[in-house]
Amino acid sequence: MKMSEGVEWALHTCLNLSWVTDGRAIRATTLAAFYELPPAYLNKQLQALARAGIVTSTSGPRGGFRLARRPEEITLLDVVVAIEGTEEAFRCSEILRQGPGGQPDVDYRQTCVISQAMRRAELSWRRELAAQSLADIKATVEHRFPAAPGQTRNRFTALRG
Amino acid sequence: MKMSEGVEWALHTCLNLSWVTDGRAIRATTLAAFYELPPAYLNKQLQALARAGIVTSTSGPRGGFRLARRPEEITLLDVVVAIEGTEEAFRCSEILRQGPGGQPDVDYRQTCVISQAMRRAELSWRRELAAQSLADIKATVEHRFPAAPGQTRNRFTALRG
DNA sequence: GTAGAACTACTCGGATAGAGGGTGTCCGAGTCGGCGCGG
DNA sequence: CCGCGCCGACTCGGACACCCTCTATCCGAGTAGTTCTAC
Repeated sequence: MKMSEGVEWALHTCLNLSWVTDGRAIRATTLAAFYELPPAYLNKQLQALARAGIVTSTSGPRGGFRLARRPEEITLLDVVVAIEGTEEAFRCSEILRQGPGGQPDVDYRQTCVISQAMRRAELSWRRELAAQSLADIKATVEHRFPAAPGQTRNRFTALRG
Repeated sequence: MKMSEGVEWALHTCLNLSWVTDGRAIRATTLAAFYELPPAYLNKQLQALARAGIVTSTSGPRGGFRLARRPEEITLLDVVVAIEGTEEAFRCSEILRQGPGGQPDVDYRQTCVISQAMRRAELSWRRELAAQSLADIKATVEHRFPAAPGQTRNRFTALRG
């Protein structure tokens, strides 16, 4: 059970975008050069973020990506779901139906105790992710590393050429 | 990010094994026939459980698997880790090192705020899994479906021939 | 000088190959139970 | 009748193919800026 590496990229990229104060868009190539990531592949992840309504994309010259909403309204869960999909990690395949006393018309996703326990754990995970917004991350980083926003903006302008 | 299907099989199998009151071992073929699972592949999962010390295996005639400890001392996390491995889903690849102001000698797994947030969520998931023991599941099932243990034992003896 | 239109270069977007891990299967090593033989 | 040794079959254990998802890449569609021309 491993998470796509794109989640990490997407989270860091969203954080970087949150420091772009003026309304300009940042293109995928620039965002990728930030961490020496493969540009085309990061672009793919950004497309997923755009489909999820987390960023907006603009084509053509001076185009690129920018956050679609305020950082307060973007949770970590939003980003994870945008990249990984909405499906949960533990998928109950209802094997109880094949066991003794298995009923064809029972929804074992609801009645199976093991499925419930696994879902409860995963719900706890999701709740924790939903409780953290991009603004929280941003504030923590700015508190611990006050130079980060400025460095990020400088790098963006330097890479623009 | 999807969990191996073997986790579901392992959990149900451990639960079934918990209903074997006498000390006899159940072979993989019988355990697989219980839910019409591929026997050889379930055997592979049972090997993982054996390596993790959750079940003990016996070779030869009348051999098979039995629980290595009491159900109270087997948590859901134990089973999940035995099948999925100890590595966490979100693996911080420390991409901050490539960014502006990246230090070669800093452990970004510890300092990166995003990594911390993701780890916190995953810890919550693990904690929830560790809080549920196989005995808890067993008790809940026996309370809701009192016929389950008897059915399971009957099926085991029926499949033994 | 200004407005319009065409052109050009730039950026995203989806369609297209390659690699790694999960899925599934098979056969061999080791072991336990049973059977036969001898005392 | 009882004990011992051999034999045989049975079960786990690890080594071997297959497939799907993640990773990575490329080229085309669409767009905004620019430039040129005509009024």
